[in-house]
Amino acid sequence: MRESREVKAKHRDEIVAAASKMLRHRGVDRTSLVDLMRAAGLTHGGFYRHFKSKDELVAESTQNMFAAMIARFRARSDKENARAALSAYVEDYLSGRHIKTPEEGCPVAAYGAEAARESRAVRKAFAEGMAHMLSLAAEGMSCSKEQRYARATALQALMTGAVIMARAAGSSKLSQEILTSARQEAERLKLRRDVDRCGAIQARYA
Amino acid sequence: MRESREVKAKHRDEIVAAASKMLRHRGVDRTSLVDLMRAAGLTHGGFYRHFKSKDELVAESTQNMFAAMIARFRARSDKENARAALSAYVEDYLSGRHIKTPEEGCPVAAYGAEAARESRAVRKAFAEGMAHMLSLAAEGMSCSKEQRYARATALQALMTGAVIMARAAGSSKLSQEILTSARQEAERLKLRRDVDRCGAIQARYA
DNA sequence: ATTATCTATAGATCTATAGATAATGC
DNA sequence: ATTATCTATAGATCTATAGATAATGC
Repeated sequence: MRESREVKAKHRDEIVAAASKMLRHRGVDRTSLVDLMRAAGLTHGGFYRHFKSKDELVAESTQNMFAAMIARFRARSDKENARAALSAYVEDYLSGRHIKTPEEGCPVAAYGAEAARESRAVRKAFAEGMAHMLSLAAEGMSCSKEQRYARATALQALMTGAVIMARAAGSSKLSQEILTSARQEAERLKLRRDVDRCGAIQARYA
Repeated sequence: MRESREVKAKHRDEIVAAASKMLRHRGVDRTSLVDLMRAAGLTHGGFYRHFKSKDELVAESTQNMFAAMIARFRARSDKENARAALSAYVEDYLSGRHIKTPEEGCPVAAYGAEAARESRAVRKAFAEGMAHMLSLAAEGMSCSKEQRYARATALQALMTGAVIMARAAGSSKLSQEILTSARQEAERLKLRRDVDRCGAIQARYA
């Protein structure tokens, strides 16, 4: 039964929404179009009226996930200040909830390594999404302006690595230790003012 | 044509060696047993005389990769000292070479996120491998003894996240920036003595 | 007339098994 | 006699396409 253009557009959004969850939950290769379309409440035959290929869907869904992350970050930056927004982001990222529910979390931690083997379009979505997130995170850093972006990048790498390691470790003691260590170090990275502050202070007083 | 037991054992090692490369290069799902056995110079039919399942091979290959990483680290720790070995490890990990040749690199960065969706046996191989690597890395840290393991964990997370992000970003400018930032921060993390040293120095002199 | 969705399926995978073959190992 | 490897294939996927159907949109 044919649906209106309006409904078609809604269906397209629903496919992207379902893909955004399924890709993070199962990874790219284990997300089948049959399962995906069923999750979106449709049958698989209609897929290609919406997307040229599975790859196109993966690229668009990836953009969608980053857009959601960015919107969430922005919403908090406006209400509170940039530092508080970054703190909330770090807390969420290194939470037990993030480890347990990848389908609602960061796409880089969920299938970033897989993405490196995907098409140029998918890698572009990742590169642009990550660059945007890093710019936002940089605004909340407490160090000198020139160092902000680099520090935010290191902070993000620390968090992404910790989540992947914690997930790979299963629900072992190690998984908890990884999160705890990452939280400690993230706090320092986020708050520490400048590179050689220790050295500078020592030099001044010595 | 049947081969001797000795040759069979050699073939098994060759299958694990081929899998260790292919799993890191293509990921678990894109490593097919047909391709794998061909890479090992055999046909696919014989696979199940060596392994009970693909999953068993993945678990064993993962152990093999960690064993190789650990042996490499150990070899350097003995010749030089623990600190120099850690420095060399960090330099290798955050090198352009590691980004370009995942098949020779760290299994966590290559398919750690995928591993979280694999069997208990695979996750166990990861958990044990990571724990062992972290213990070794801890020995080379310059901070207080109680903080070593936690710091080494954060350092490893930073590096793993950076490699995954750099690979996902393709060969863009961002990829280089990620590595540079991670190198800077890794150096600080590795060398910095203790948590509150800045605070302690300030307090002492203020 | 056009087209959004459906059912059905082509063609290409993939893991795992069956049975044949030819050499080892007792 | 046992068994390591081979060829062949079963059975279950997966992406993508074809053609039917029934509603929209002109």
